[in-house]
Amino acid sequence: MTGKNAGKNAGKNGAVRKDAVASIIEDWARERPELDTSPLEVLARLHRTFLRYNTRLTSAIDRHGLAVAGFDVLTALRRAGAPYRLTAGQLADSGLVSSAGVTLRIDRLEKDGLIVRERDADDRRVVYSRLTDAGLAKVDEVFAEHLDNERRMLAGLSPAECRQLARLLSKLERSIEETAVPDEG
Amino acid sequence: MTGKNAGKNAGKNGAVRKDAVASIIEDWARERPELDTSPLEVLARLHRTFLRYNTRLTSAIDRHGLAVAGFDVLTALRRAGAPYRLTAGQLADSGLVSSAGVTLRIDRLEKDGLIVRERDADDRRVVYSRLTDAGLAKVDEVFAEHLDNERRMLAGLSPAECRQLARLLSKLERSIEETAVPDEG
DNA sequence: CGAAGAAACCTTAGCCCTGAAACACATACG
DNA sequence: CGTATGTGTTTCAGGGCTAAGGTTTCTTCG
Repeated sequence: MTGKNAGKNAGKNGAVRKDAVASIIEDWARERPELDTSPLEVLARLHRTFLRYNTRLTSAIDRHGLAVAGFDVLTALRRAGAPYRLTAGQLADSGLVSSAGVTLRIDRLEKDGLIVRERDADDRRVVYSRLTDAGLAKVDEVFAEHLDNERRMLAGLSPAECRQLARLLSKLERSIEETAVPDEG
Repeated sequence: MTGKNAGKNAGKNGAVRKDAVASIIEDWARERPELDTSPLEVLARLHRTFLRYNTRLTSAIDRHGLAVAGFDVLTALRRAGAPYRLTAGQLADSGLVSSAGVTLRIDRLEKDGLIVRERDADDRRVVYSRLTDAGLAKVDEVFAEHLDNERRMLAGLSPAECRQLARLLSKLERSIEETAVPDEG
């Protein structure tokens, strides 16, 4: 279902070639000219770019018999350092996912022997997830390849463009977060 | 707070405050200092920013009794112009989703009376989805509010920053697309 | 014509996510 | 010390997505 490889290098001098979002914006200008659709320039591109990134990511991780959701948990545990242990709540925060989602992710990883659950002795509500030796080996193997895969995806941007894009995305994340309604009312 | 390499983003006006991804990169530098994690500067921020965007988007659309997946189909039909009709294949391409996914989206929208399926008379394999009057009214209502919501999310960025971000995201999408392996690798 | 192959869509099986409610445990307070 | 309330995790119900395979319908060509 991937698009056919259309002609490349149509533009020069860094000119921006028309992309799918530009066409979408043109469509709206024709159909509903009274609307200001400029937010789509950023956010529709964010959406589409993420979908493409996610497709690539999923198939790369999948080759190692992992799902992105599980990989996300394994990397959070790995970068926490020895003894590679976090509570379900910490994992939920770090992955921007609900606590229900974390339970399911952990279920699957435990079934595969990559992590173990351990109850806290002091506060028996708390459940830690800890990397097993197999989980540690797996994440160290897959993460290095993951970085290589990401490097390839960024090949079309210069280092300066990457820095700029990183800065702007960070600012956008903060803007989205700060303009969220805190609660109902 | 080990202040080893942390001084990088201190100090100037418009300085970038440390965000979650910066912490993640510091973690990796401590745990696996031999890896070059610079791709995360861009792509982990892309991932997290999208997740936050998607959460906001979902709750806004949900207030109208719609799912993002369905809204996506409705807008594709709306901006195609009268008679607001596209094939399942066209909808799959436009939404970057599999044809199976489109079938499910269409099922739900048809059940809600927002679209109708129509078989092509000439080629009876083809199934069009067409907006009903209710669907047209719904999408015109929700889309305008959607744009306002997106405008709020972008409030923290200047117009110049938005233009720059749009350009860089477009370039990134193309880079990801072009570096994809055409087939099994 | 009629069978092979291609194309468009649908079905199935499997995994993933969320919000709300349930459950287990901790803590505060009268 | 025992109920009320809060916190951390799990369960449940309801969707959503994909890959792979199935069905129906064209198209091609002997």
